[in-house]
Amino acid sequence: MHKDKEGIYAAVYDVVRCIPSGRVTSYGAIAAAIGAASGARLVGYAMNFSHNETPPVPAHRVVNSKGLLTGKFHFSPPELMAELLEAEGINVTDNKVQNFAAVFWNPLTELDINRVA
DNA sequence: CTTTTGACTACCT
DNA sequence: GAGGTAGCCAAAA
Repeated sequence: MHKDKEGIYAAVYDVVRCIPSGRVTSYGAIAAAIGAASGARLVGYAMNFSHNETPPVPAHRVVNSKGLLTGKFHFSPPELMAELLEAEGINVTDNKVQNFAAVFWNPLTELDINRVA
């Protein structure tokens, strides 16, 4: 279901869309979930195209490893990302996700990609 | 086929 | 503690 011939992009979109409401994840975590652990930048690059993808992916739920809204400037209104996150129930202050560890959603663990038999 | 870029991450200064 | 550089992979030009 992941890493289809479509490319890593489809895999990224798939994982991001699997992020439950009120949760956030890091690019590196997604990259690791799709098998491109070293390609965290690829995830971000894929997110750049996510605005035109269907169904649209909740890119606002994707932050960097520090919980910082690095890509907020790529949204139509940069503040939209924080607005959406707060709408999800996540506290965002100073472009940073508060209580990041609590709202962090690990695709490797929650989504159980490894499929441990 | 070579070069550039990109919403990252980690290490080093 | 903060800032800068290097490394990483993948896709578009």
